[in-house]
Amino acid sequence: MSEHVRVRFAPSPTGHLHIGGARTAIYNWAFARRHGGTFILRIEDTDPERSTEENTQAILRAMEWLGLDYNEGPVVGGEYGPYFQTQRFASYADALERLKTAGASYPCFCTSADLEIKREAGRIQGGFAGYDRTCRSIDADTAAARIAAGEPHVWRLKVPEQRGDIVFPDAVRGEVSFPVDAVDDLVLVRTDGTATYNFAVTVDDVTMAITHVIRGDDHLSNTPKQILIYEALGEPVPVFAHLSMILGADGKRLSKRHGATSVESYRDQGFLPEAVMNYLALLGWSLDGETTVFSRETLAENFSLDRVSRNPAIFDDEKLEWLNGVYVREMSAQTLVDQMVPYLQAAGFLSPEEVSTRRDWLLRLAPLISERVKRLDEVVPMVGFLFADTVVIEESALAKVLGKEGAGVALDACRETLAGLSAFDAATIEAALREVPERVGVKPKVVFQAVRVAVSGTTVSPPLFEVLELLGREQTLARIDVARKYAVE
RNA sequence: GGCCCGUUCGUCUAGCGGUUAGGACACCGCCCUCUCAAGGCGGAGAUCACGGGUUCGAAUCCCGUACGGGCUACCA
Repeated sequence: MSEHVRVRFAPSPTGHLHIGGARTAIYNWAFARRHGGTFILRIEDTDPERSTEENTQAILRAMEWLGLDYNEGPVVGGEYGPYFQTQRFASYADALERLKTAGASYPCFCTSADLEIKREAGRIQGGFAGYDRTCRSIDADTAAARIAAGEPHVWRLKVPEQRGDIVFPDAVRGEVSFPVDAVDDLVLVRTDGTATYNFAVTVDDVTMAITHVIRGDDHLSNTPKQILIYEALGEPVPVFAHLSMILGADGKRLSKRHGATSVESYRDQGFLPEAVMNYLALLGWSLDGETTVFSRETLAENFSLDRVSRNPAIFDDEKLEWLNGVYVREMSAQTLVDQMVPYLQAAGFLSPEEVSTRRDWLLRLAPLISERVKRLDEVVPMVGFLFADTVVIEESALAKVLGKEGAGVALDACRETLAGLSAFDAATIEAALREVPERVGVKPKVVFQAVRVAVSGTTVSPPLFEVLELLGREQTLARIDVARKYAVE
């Protein structure tokens, strides 16, 4: 690629950044980075009904969280701004003027009601449901007079009659072709003077010198219309690349019905940006068919459109969770503590002061949970017992463990052993407790499970000896005393 | 209705004329083990949507059919 690559991600702030949009953003970002190009963020806020400032802010936050840094866009600015569509109206008016003088656009005075009837008629006959080009034949003087008289009108694109089929190479789909006569004399500018979507995007892409348009599959059918606009404007047509949809587990297009699909909701559930990025990159693109875990740097160095898959992909939460677990395990204790603290605080386990005063303690906790957690929010139920004053013993644990023969003597022996220890660290605890089973003649499994249940209330917990150390002697002994009452001899 | 796109294990994918159709998640079993994980080893799972061609040979190329999706707005 000899030209300087300029790509853009153009979300509309009618909602939060969702998973599908994020993947489009990632591919654009990766493509730009791979080619040393420019990645642009443009906010398509021309739908006043549904666009909100809050959504714009949420999109910017999500982009930042994912680490999708853009070279041009809101906040950072750039030479091709502004980066909000609502601030680019002048360029649409300008482009319309160019089309008018080139004779590539004409005013249309048909009313919505007229059009509705024409559409129906066309559909019944040949299947063509486009505009029948009635107003094309109005001569220039008449049109000018009617406009001067204040008659409401739109401006349509005059699709060239001599034009052959519209064929373009799609970077992911290969050659795509549309018959010209399937393209309407589409409306460029509405009665109220605002630009329609297809007109606005292509003018924006032209004026921002976009070289590659990487976007969702749903725009594939819009592409011939846009190509015609580029041609009418006499501007070079960019390379198009259409990405297939992301579907929910039911094979239907991913939507709110599938639960939380916004990027920020994944963040809140304790997914890491690296994992989300990796997973989304993998959902429709492959490095080599073998590698599933790779860094954003690897993605940026190796991304290519010809390895993007053409078929729609079903979003698999389980694989994302697995991948997130991979990244959690790779984290240092320091990082993991930073990451899990917000969840512990939200659960009321830690006061703001304790975040720093108990830092060392948290650093000892981190390695115990790192290989047991997939989502960060899982730490809350996993370690809750460490922060509680008393423990509620699960009913099933009561029967399965404390009800077992030997549980009582085992607890007695452990209590006594632990009480007499000179130090209360995991290694010392382990060495001492390892001798208990043989001494009291109870299976190791029964002994350790009894202590685990006493201390955590459940049959599942992080490694026992480390847990006792973190709990401290006083709490450990107190909990054993309570559990002892429920244990059989 | 018309036009366009898609179809390889349950899921994500590799494959780009000759492979025992490979990998990953999930699943099952074994090992490790104080529980759960993590890890190691192994297993099951794909008549490559279907039907025709082309070819010595097709998951790979061509044509149909079916199914799914998109566009067909003075929405984006």
